[in-house]
Amino acid sequence: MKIYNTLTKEKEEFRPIEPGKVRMYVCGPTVYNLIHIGNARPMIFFDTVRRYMEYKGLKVNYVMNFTDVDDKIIKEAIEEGVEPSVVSERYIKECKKDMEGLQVQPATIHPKATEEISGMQEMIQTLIKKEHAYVAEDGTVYYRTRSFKEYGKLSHRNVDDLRTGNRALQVTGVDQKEDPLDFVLWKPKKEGEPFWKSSWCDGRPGWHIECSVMSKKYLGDEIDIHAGGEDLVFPHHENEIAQSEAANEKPFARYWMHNAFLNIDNKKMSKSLGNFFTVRDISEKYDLQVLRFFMLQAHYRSPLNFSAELMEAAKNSLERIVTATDNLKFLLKHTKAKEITKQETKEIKEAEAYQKQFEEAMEDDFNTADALSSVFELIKYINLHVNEKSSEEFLITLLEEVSTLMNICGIVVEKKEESLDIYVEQLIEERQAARKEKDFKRADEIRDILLEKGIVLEDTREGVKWKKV
RNA sequence: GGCGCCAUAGCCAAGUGGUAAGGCAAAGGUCUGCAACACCUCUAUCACCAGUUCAAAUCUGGUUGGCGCCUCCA
Repeated sequence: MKIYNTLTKEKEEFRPIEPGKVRMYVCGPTVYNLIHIGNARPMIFFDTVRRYMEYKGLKVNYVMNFTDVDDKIIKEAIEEGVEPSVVSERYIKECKKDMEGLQVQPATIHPKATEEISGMQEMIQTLIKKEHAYVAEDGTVYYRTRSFKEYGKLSHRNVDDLRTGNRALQVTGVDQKEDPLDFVLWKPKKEGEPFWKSSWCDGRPGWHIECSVMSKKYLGDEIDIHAGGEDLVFPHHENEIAQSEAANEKPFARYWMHNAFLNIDNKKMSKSLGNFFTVRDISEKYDLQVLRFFMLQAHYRSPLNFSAELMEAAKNSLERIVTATDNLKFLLKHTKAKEITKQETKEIKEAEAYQKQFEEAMEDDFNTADALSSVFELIKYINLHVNEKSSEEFLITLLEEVSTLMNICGIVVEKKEESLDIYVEQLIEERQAARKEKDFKRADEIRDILLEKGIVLEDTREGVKWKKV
């Protein structure tokens, strides 16, 4: 299994610290609003990584945090006239609902920043003691960036090249940093803001320290994989490395994975451009599995463009896989052949090649686009080799293969058993009778009636197939 | 200004040295009473220029175009 590591800029063979086990941390969202489709990309992709690893028998300890203390949450809370926790709790709940729709499995643990304050204070204290941090006059604690010799190793920047103008100074208003590159570990409260007591001042943690601490607490000083969107490389992840490695005196994460952005009509998604979509928006028009499928069709390190047309295309593509699966189940219900034939045994072997191809793609830095193409090849193979004479075992084996592969992608292709009400069943029977009598006018009439009810009929050799749309 | 990424058919998108996966859309065809599904057929020399090599979409240099980070934005 190879992983592209931002740290080394190379694909490396993945070797977990503890054989058979994976410690993985994914930076989660700040919960001040519904998550947008950009947030969904890392959630979907890294969940797929996790699923593949589990499929390969690795035990994954998967941590995704919720940042629930932050300027934007506070701003939202003030606007609504409620406590910040009301806002954050609400959007954590909504986020989990969206994750469910996207088939993103809950993490092993979802820590919240506000519940980890004491750990953060401890780490800050350690950094102060080791002279990697200092307390300013107003109680703000800063990280002494230049004290960490390897600063810049993740984003591959030279400390001296970093632009030093600095907005942070303007925001703070006071120049109390020793160096413009220093960043905040702890900041004093402002009127009306939530705060925690500390020896430096009543205040709250900076953003970067949260992840260092939550990662340490739930996964240990050294972890296998740390992941997130590419915008987090600098400064967020760079700062996490500086904090964790300075405090723990151990290498922090072995592999750093970053997904590229999702753009809308070739532009960065932003509220000001009016091209902002929440996952909830999409769910009103599509099954969220379509969004998931759409994202997995591209390589995670390439920017991905989103548009209505592309969603339609993704929907149709996925439909092809679902239809084939559906067809297998339909045949399974009608087949009388119990015994698998020699020919079928041979064909199953051939079909297994696609599973192997799928794995090879995933082994190569989780090339989901390539992996999905082998699923399509499998689908074609199935469509060509399956018919009403196929044996039960043959059908089941193929069905399982498709399900297994799609399950790694986090997509459920086997529809739930649905039933029709008696009235509809009677209509279908009536139509069959009409067809037998060659009364096609009546037959088509019935088909149209059902279509209006969202039921599509297909005539096959084995009988009528129906599906709800 | 600094650092970095990308450019493959109408659209999306794999492919990092040996002669272009897959999907969507369109067209023609087979099957079907029709439709749908499925199947078959058809669609590219990989932005441009120069170079390295027996051989390049794939390596090197340049040009053009697009994008990202350097702002607690995934």
